[in-house]
Amino acid sequence: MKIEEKGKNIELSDISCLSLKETLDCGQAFRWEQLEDGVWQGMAYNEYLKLCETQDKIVFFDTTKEDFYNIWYSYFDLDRDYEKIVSTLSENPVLKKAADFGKGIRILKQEPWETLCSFIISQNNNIPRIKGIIGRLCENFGDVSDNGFYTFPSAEKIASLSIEDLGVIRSGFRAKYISDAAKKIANGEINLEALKTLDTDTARNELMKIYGVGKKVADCVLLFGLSHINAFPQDVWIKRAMEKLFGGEIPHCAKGYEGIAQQYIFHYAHTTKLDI
DNA sequence: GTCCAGGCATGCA
DNA sequence: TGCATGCATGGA
Repeated sequence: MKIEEKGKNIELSDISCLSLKETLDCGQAFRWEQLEDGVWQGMAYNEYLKLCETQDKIVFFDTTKEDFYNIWYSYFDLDRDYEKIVSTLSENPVLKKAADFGKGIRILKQEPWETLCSFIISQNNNIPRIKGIIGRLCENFGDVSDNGFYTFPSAEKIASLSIEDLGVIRSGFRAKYISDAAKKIANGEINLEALKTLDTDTARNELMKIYGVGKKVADCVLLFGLSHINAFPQDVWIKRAMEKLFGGEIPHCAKGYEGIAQQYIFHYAHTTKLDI
């Protein structure tokens, strides 16, 4: 991959295994919007970003080298060799099919609190409505930036609200879970940053101390927010796919990369509906 | 109207 | 331990 500074932009070329469409719209992040064909805007770590994808390059608009390496290089998981991982996963023919189907997917390294809050909202919910609830959460309780884009509200801000206050986001029964999570993060009872370096099982148990966080939500937070690439969230689609495609067991070649395999399988199953 | 959505807590055996 | 049920909301 080539990284060049061109004017006020950063340009990537010779890219392998990265499609904005597949990465930003595959159900791991909920705040990226497509403005026009190939052009996306969003925010992470309180930094607004607009970027564009063409056949052979990706342009990060108005981005300094400093911001690129401080935030986006890691956010888009650019230091990981996906070619190599895909070739390992391809030892299993079904996994190869799923990986080829979603070869542009990368696992985003999202902000831990935003990931936790988002996947609490995701439970027993569908993706369009998850996006709606998170959008209202940001518009009502985040700060507006100069682009008119709202930040994701901090755990401290959410912790200061009552369940009734959260009514405007129309999250239903999940409001009490969001509130409990915010309080445990804000008062330091759970330190999300510290969970990055714990082993996956211990970190999962910590997350599950939060009211409304079970194994699946915890695994999503581990995978998408805490760099535990071996976490394997099992939602309804993964369970269906595991039964139908793999006879219930994840192939051995996915060892250590379960989370990446999971995302290929999820995208394949969710998109094709497994011909149900 | 019924069913379902990137589940979880609760009660009961 | 495992299994059934209720849960808010909105689109299909």
